[in-house]
Amino acid sequence: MTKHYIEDLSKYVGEEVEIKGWLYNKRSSGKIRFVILRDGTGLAQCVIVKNNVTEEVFNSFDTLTQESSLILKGKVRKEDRAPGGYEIETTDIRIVHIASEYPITPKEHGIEFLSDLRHLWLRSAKQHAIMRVRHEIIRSIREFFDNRGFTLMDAPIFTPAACEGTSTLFETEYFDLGKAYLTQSGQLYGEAGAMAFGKIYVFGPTFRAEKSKTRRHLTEFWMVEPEVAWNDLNDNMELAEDFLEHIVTSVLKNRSNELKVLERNTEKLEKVKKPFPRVAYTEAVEILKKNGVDFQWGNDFGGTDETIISSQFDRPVIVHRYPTEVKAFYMKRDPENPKVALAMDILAPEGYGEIVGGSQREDDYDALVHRIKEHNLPMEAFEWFLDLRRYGSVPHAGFGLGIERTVSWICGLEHIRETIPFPRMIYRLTP
RNA sequence: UCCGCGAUAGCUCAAUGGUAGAGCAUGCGGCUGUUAACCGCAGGGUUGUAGGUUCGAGUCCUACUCGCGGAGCCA
Repeated sequence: MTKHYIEDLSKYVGEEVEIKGWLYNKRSSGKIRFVILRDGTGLAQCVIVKNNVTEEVFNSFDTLTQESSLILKGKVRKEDRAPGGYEIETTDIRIVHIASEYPITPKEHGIEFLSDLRHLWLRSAKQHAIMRVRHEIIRSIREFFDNRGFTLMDAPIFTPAACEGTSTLFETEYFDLGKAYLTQSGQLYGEAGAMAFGKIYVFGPTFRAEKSKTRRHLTEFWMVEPEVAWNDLNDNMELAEDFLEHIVTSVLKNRSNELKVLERNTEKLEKVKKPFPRVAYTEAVEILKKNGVDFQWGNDFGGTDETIISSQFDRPVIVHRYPTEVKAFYMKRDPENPKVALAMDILAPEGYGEIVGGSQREDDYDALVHRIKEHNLPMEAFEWFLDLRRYGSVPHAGFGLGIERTVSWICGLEHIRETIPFPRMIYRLTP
């Protein structure tokens, strides 16, 4: 027998199907009863009419508790009164397991309660929709790079030193070799990859031990980081533009049902088409001043600053050429103005903040050595990295995209903790 | 680390310093088109912890613990 899934119900109108799933909710009106069945692909309303089934099947309804697992057989029909437009007229129910009293009831719950029950919360419709959008985002990211001849190159998670020297790192003992740190970016390794393969992308988890406690922060989050040999800042911005447009287009095309569940305003996502507006840091500072912010040239933008800048535009905005001081040591200075780096960030619309950070890299040996010293970084740890400038150095550029912030923006969520199956935050390590 | 808010039934929340309640969930009963169904009945409490003020504290005061939001830092 072919396997039937709820997301395919429209293909089976008039046919008998067998759905294996869990009871999401149930309602009764005496001799007609409704089971909302969940199978991982969607929800289906199954109607049980007393005269159409055996007494045993009809009465089994009474024993079913929320999240009990069962195998249900019935005939599919179009039914406007059913959520989703299709309904299963039940002919048989086989109970697999009667669930204990399920803690997540179909009413409101607090965030602490739900977070403690994250392993069960993932079954809820909204969380289910978010995870499916997350998957589509990741799928479309791989598709984008794979179709353009990029090689996937995984970077290590244990690293010997800070890669940017700014953020706080998680530290762990590493046998007889002293301390190891959990990576905060795969970028330096990505640069080695770009020199070997030309075009690569690193895709993996990254870790920040910052004591940030906001709706935009996790201690463990995923980043995708393309790095391309021979690309300059402009090439980098164009790549990022194409990339974001591809992701948003894919979600709109393949996950429209999920966006509907999330009540996402898709009109705003439809506008995410290149070219994106590009403003130099110095122009962005002017925008802030015009909006009454007392902002000093040379500082980095805060969350509220980013929101003001991005609210001027109807699509993601690229801010480029930041002051050298606020950016990482490996970013190349602008030959036309050494006060700024050839860096670029992309700010998502609707106040979702920085989702992309990137730059053209410093490819000159002497300049890079100088920057490492300037930042007080341990030179020994970067000897291998300097080799990339000793043996056939070329201009190159890349960027990093934070997956969870992207999911948060595309889904229109209040908090980043719902964008990853099991969030890790400063005060949460479980479940 | 700093600033602000909060903790009462399994869950979400009420309760002038004076008898701790409601909705949901659970159990029992009713209903042939329900949409977080609805209607009736029932069980369910060391009011976060430790002190203090008071004739009397869920309520006022102090400390602590935990949680939430934000700042800084960052993707």
